[in-house]
Amino acid sequence: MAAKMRTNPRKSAAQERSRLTVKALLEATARILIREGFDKASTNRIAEVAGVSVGSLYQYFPSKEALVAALIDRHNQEVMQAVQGELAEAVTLPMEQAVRKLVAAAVKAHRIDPKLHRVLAEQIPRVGRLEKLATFNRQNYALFAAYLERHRDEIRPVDLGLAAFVCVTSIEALTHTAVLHHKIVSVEAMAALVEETTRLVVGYLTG
Amino acid sequence: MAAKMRTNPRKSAAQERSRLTVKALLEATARILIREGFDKASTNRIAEVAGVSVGSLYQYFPSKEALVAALIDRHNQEVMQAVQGELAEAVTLPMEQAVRKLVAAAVKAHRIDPKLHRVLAEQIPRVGRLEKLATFNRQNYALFAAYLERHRDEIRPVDLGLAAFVCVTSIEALTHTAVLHHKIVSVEAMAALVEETTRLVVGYLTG
Amino acid sequence: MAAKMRTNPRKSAAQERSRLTVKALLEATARILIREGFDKASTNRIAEVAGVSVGSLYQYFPSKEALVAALIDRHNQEVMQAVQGELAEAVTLPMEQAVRKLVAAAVKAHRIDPKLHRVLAEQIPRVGRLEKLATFNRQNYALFAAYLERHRDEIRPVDLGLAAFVCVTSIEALTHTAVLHHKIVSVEAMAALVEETTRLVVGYLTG
Amino acid sequence: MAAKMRTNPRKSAAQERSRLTVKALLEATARILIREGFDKASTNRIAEVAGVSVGSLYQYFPSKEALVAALIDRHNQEVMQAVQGELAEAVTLPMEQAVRKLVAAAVKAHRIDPKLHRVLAEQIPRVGRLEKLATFNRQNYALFAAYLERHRDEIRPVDLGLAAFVCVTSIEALTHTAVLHHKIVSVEAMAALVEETTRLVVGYLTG
DNA sequence: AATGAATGAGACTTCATTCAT
DNA sequence: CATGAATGAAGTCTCATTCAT
Repeated sequence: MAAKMRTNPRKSAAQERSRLTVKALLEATARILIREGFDKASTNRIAEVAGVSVGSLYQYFPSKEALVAALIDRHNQEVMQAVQGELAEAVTLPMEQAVRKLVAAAVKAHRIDPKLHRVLAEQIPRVGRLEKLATFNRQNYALFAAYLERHRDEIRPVDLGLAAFVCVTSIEALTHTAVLHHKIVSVEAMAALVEETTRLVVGYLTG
Repeated sequence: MAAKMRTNPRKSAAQERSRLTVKALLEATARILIREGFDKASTNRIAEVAGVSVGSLYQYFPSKEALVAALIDRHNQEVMQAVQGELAEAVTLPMEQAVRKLVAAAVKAHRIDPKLHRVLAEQIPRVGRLEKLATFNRQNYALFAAYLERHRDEIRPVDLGLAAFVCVTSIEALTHTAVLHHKIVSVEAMAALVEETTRLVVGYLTG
Repeated sequence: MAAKMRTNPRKSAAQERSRLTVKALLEATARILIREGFDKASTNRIAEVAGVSVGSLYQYFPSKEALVAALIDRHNQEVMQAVQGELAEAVTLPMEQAVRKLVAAAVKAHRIDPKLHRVLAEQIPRVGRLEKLATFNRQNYALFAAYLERHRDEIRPVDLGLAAFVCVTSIEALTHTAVLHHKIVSVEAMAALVEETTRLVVGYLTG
Repeated sequence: MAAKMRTNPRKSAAQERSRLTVKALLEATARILIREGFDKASTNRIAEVAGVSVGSLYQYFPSKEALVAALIDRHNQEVMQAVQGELAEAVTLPMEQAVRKLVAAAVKAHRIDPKLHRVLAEQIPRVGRLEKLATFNRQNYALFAAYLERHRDEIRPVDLGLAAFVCVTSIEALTHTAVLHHKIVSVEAMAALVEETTRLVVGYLTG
């Protein structure tokens, strides 16, 4: 009964407040991770930067790891959303254009928030997100293998699974390293990287 | 005077003992890192497993990071030693054979102590070894670029630096991921990976 | 005015709801105390199990201690109510039958909700109920002393206060330990205990 | 080798220091428990009062509970040692004197450090020492039953186990309550209690 | 009155490092 | 040099209680 009497506005108000708190916590975590590193990211510090109490942090995240994991998941989703559309288009393009689009999308993905991306990538093993990452990668292999399947006539005969692994891993490694470690920012450098990577992959597939 | 005369043999004995202690500490660190993870690798535990006192640990390593860094360096050296000979040979080989040898060497490097390799790779950022790794990588790029320079007539015209980055990064990523994450062990699977990687790189270079 | 006229029924309804909430809270507390122990009995958890909000808990009980104290008091009252009638009868019986009735009543008291009884007994010091318990015991001593006074001719000459302490304490200890720690449940074992306790006390008084 | 070289004095010195630290911790715990109660006995406070660091506390006790449990065990041992001699003598005495000695010993046991005894008794359930206490009690029952067995001709026919339970529980309860709750201290009051308790038990046994 | 998000003091515990012996 | 007891800052997390809605 009491439940039924709960007015909608009240409920929304509470939910809104919760949502804001969670958001503030995630953003504070990202901020600290980027600017000061994992070691400085104590739960008290995160709460302080988020402008809430430690208690609130633990109301929403059962542990520090859960918080970082949630941040990883959120960043992953943002990356996905930003990239998915372009990948859908790629399906219908001829080989070279498709690969170029794919590589460009990978670059774009790494450029959404490079510092955060890098710091999170480093924390993945510590936060028990390796398995999730593995799943994510397997999906990527499968998607690319499916693309290859549809374009079999354009490529030389290969083990699609193996080929997908080779291509996806190379693209990921090249864009990741270039953007996050070599901090390539100039438009030309970027374009060159995309071109070379595309050539690498297309050359490999059409052999 | 007499004292001085006995110095040499004594010193050697002491040096020998020191060497053993250092070795025990590094091995204990590796063991714990592999079997129990970074979080369990406290200095007290490491000393215990090494069979020495914490005090002795600090006699030889000024900090925990220094210890892990030393382990990383030692592993790196082992990898180098195991691989260097083969790489030297590669220099004189024609493109495809050279690349194949290089890829095989990379696989070999990752197979020396895969679990340790992986754990160390994950701890590199935490231990402030990123810069050293960067240097290491730059050397690899340079070496490969030098090789390309010598074999310029066998490849299409390219920016050697960029090409070296593309090739080295791809080889490293493919062997690292295959060996450490996909845990490929069968001889055939390994051979297939080497072949595909070789084809990827050679295709890219000779285009 | 009209409002005032509706006051009574409304008030009753409100009072009824209050009573239910209080009851739910006390029962939730008892449940958690029994099943999960004092440490798990946080106010938030109690409120949750009671199906109300923490805020409501503090509407009715100013502190956690007050809540547990109220539970202790309620349990005490239940015990009293269940036993009082029999004790009243005992007053008029001859010594041995009176004592036997008293002992049986004590057993009955401990069997009302043994787990709760035990848990509460253990929490009494923590909740600042020792004084109340002392008062309660003093009353028991006094009641029993009064009984002895009325039956002085049946017993040997004694310090009634001391005798009352000896008898009441022994009866309480024997029934408490037997029921709550040795978990005696069989009818025969119980009967034997009642007989022996009766003999102990009667022998002491008439001895 | 290194172990063998450890000089004795050094070893003892270390051991002595350890022993002192442990002792200081136990005494600090007792002090705080008595003067300020369990709630004030935080590990940091205990360490502070003991004049050592929290770290040292955890070097010797894995948790706060372990510390209190150790204190309980130590107090128990002290009580045992103080009482055992007298009990040994009691075995050869005739019934009444034996029981009187037993009761006196129980009083003595509770008077060793009454406040501590009481506070520890209250913490037994919280610290998971109930089972140990149960074992301890069972031993007492058995010892007393054995005594009864040897003096069977002086007592009426009874179930020795049951009789032992009745006697031991009563003696314990009467001395415990009298000393710790009623804080009887005068010599006469104490003597009276011993006499009455003795009479209670002897009367019961000889019926 | 009811709700439940928020609070924050403070509890427990760990661990890199020091230092007397 | 080795030892290992001692240190104590700092981190994680809990929970009784408050208060805006």
